[in-house]
Amino acid sequence: MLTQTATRDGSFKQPTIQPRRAPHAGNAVQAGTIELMGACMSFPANAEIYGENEPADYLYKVISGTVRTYKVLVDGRRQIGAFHLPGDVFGLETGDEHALSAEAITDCKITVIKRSALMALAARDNEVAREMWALTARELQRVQEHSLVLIKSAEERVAGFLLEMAERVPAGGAVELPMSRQDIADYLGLTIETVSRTLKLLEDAAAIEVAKRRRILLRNRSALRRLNS
Amino acid sequence: MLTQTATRDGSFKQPTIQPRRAPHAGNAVQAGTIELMGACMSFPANAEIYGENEPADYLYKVISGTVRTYKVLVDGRRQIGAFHLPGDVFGLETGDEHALSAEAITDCKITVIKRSALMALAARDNEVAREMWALTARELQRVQEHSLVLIKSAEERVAGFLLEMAERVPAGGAVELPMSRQDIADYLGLTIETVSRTLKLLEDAAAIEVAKRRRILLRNRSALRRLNS
DNA sequence: CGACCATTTGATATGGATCAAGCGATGTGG
DNA sequence: CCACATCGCTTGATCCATATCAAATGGTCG
Repeated sequence: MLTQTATRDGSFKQPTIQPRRAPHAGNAVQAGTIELMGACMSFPANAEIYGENEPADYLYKVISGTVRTYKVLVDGRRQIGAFHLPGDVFGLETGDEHALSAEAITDCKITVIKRSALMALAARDNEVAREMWALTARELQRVQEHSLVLIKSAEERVAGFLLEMAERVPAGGAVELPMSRQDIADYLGLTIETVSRTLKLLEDAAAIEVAKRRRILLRNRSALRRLNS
Repeated sequence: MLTQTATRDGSFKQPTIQPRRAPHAGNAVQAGTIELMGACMSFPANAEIYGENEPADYLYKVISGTVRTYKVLVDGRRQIGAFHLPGDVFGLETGDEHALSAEAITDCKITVIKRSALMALAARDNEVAREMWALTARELQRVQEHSLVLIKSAEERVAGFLLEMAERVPAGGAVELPMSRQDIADYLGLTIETVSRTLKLLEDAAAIEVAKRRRILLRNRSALRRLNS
């Protein structure tokens, strides 16, 4: 899992071990223990972090950059399960193997902690155990929420996605998307063409403005919320 | 949550408290603690067990019957998140409120345990804490698996559903479905018409046989598995 | 038996996929 | 600094899987 394999586009880059960093100003969860125990690693964009069915020996926390976790069917269809932003913990499993694969979307710094060490700690300190459980439960809730996309239209899916990203990256009226249209499509169960067209629809409806391709301004959040159904 | 409210079809039935039952031969998880501590209750078919956003003061284990958990959008679209069969635990949350609603599909006997009691126990006994975490993680994995339906065709969804049910209700070559076509449709993100037509398709392909409406015989599992993609 | 409700079956409509160019950034080598 | 290739994205035309609308059927229960 920590040894690097070939990436999606065929490139082959080695992650570099970094000296421990001071705790940063992440936006998400306060999983303090993980940050303290882990070693910080760097992954270049598109590097594989771990693969589905590999032994889940480590737990990960994003320091900087963005990570996608996903599954692929035999014929190549890909479903992205989550985007992980700075502060997010991922790779949490109780089984021996990872249920999804993980890749860096952008260059990433990630704190890595050995599962066995954390489990040993959790066995003694039930505050740690509780924290692990809380992280898992929060992730469960997120996935349950996401599974509503099944019954939503393309417009509702895209509107919901923008709102989700907007509140995870609190940056005023604009959302800076770290991921490609293909990633968005695979997260929402759409094609890139439909994502593109839907963004234009929302723009024509004055709900958003596509400033740069990866930079979206939310002009009318209540309209988006209405669409989010 | 334990007080009964009107059900979907307008009927209004009161669950009856039952004397404690001896542990039964459930098929799923061995969450022993729950069974020991809980009181057994009966719910008639279509009774609400709890609603979304109600305080999550209790945890539930199915003794007999089948339960659905679901979310509904404002306009009435419904997404079923899971079917819970005998032995399954549901209503597990770390937050204060339930993320989904729960209803009995058939008449049910369900063991109910007070969250506060379980939490107190978990704080002392980290074997219990571990068990709670394991249940949550298993549920997370199930939902992640289910979210692949997003990228599957109707045929793949229905084939996958039948295989899933078949291995959860180990009853030889046949699957006895406790839920309606509408429930199946809302679980798979399809319409009842598409579910019905797809079953016929699978029957014409000699993969299954629809013996009675609710009784499906799996004639060719490998064909189904191939379809499951 | 008769009414009702769940399910199936049929006809048609449509949202999003697919196929196929265009286009505009970004980077490369001359 | 500019042709030129590349890549990610957009735009357009057409197709198709599934939804929708509408009956027909059949099983269940009073």
